[in-house]
Amino acid sequence: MPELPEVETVARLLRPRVVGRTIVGADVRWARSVGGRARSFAQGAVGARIAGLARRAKYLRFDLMRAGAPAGALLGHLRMTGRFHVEAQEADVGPHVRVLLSLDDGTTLHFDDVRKFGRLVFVEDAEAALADLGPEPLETPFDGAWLHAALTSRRRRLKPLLLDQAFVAGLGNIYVDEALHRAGLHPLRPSHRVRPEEALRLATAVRDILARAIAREGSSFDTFYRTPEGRPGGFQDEFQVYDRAGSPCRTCRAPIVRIVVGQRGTHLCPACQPRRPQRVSR
DNA sequence: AGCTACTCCTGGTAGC
DNA sequence: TGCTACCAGGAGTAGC
Repeated sequence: MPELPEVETVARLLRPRVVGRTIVGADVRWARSVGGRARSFAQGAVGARIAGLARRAKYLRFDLMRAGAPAGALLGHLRMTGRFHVEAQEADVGPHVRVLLSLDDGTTLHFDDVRKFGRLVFVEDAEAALADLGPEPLETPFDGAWLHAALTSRRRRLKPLLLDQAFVAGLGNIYVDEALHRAGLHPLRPSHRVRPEEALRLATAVRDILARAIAREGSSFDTFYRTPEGRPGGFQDEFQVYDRAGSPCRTCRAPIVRIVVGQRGTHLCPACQPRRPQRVSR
């Protein structure tokens, strides 16, 4: 599941290969991957120059220009199994490639997506398309004080709230489980009962884990996900709870437990993450 | 407001 | 070995 660190890794590796290039052709092999209308996608993309590539939440935003003027954007979302990679024109096209964009230097940008959940769509106004996203967890105003105020203004369980992209942008199943464990918070804790020091622990955990994962080029959770260079990320070696059900907690040795929260597999240490806050002594 | 269920998809794998 | 059934899940949507 590509989350913020994986998408950031993709953006960094892809940027030098596509920025400044002009799209000279589009080959849509699965219409739903571009939003369902292959022709309008091609009209938006072909002839435009890629002026920049940014990450926002789990989206890749390819900003387009025509004749020196802004001309919309391509928004990419990898969802479960999406991958972007740039290949030589004559390179073989894999069986799961959904969209091909030919670039003016003779290379081709491949959007590959086994499960077809990912998207690469053309939008006239990227700002509007991304307007409902919450703040980036590695940028202001996200910190302990902001998080405490935001958590206590809602009445939701911590895990679904942290997965809500309108609340905080970029977290997914893996990093939420890891951050809650690091902060010692149970995924079912009601958000409005989180205390300031717990919110600070959680904000710090989120930022530290994301920064560490970016440094390791993300996580490779299964055989699907690779960076655009084909490398696996390295952060999965540092998972404390994700996909470790039955294994001992690396902190306290208690067995990691898997529960289901909002139809999502959720991993936690029952000893390190009690459902009710520990009484504070002194 | 917040919850659950459902949809989209297919490779991997558990169970027989 | 070969088959089937089920599982993983991000985001959007519907219904309560």
